[in-house]
Amino acid sequence: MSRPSSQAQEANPDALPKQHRTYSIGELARMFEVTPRTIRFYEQEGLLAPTRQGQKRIYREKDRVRLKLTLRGKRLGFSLAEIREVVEMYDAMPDGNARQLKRLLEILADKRANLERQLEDIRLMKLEIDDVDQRAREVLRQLGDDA
Amino acid sequence: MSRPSSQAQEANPDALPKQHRTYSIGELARMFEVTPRTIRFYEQEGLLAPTRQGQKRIYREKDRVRLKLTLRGKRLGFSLAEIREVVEMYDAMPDGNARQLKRLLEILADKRANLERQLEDIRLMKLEIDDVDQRAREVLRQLGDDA
DNA sequence: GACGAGGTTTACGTTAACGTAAAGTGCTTG
DNA sequence: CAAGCACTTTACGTTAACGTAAACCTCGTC
Repeated sequence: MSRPSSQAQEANPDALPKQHRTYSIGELARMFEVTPRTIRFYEQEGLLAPTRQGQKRIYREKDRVRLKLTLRGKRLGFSLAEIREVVEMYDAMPDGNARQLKRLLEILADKRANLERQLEDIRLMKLEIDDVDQRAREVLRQLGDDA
Repeated sequence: MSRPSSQAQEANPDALPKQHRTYSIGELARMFEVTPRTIRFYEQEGLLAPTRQGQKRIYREKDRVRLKLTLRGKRLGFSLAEIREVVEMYDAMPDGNARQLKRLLEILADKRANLERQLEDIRLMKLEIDDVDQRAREVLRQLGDDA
């Protein structure tokens, strides 16, 4: 248990400013339950751009957030290409020209519409799941009351 | 505008009992904006089971509903395998044994949890879209007031 | 009876999103 | 210094969900 002033980080993640923390690829992989391969692949696809220390990738808060958003997008069925489209424009925003910005607004409106449809889909699917559930329980009841 | 008593169906879909209507593969394809290939593929994957008239596929209401549900599931990111799992159990329900029914209830609970997570994901993603949208509009404003 | 519009089967091609394996680099620890 | 661990690159493999093409049937119609 000797740790005078070494840089052992992973033990207590909340112990430091959190804003200037860095992560290794393995750390991130464990945090989000994906493989390092997946993270490297996302980089190759232009969704992440970690810096290097020698040849090792160094991830900052910004990268972690991006990964989080990417995975969220994936869970909602967006393709990596779609996600990248937004991410790239977001990055280019500060000095983006008006055309690009308007295009970005279009994309955002599009995504929003998409989300609305998903909300409706979820609502409908819940109703049907309820229905199937009901029927299943009824059949179970008639098979004997030890449900 | 001659239509004495012929069987011209597609023109006015709501004109007949609707319950005993049948559909060709092309009709369904147009209704849902998919290709016939997709519909055949779903059959091959055990998601549809149309009857035949000669060698042509005949789809009934039941099949149409299934296709609708399948596509909805897809929009929510479920794989065809997952969708089939529910569909098959639903079909086997009337005479399904207790183990199967309980398994079905498990799957349903699982799907429900999945939907809940998606709801949360959508909520969060909407917030971020709003955020990006805001920023984009601000930058646009500063570039000149002709947004 | 040629033909065009729909349908059919068979089969190979394609894309996205990684998995997996091989071979090498660099630290630190017994 | 050998071993082990975490990381790296390169490259080929895999799966799901269709697309696409070819070659055939079967109507109603001109």
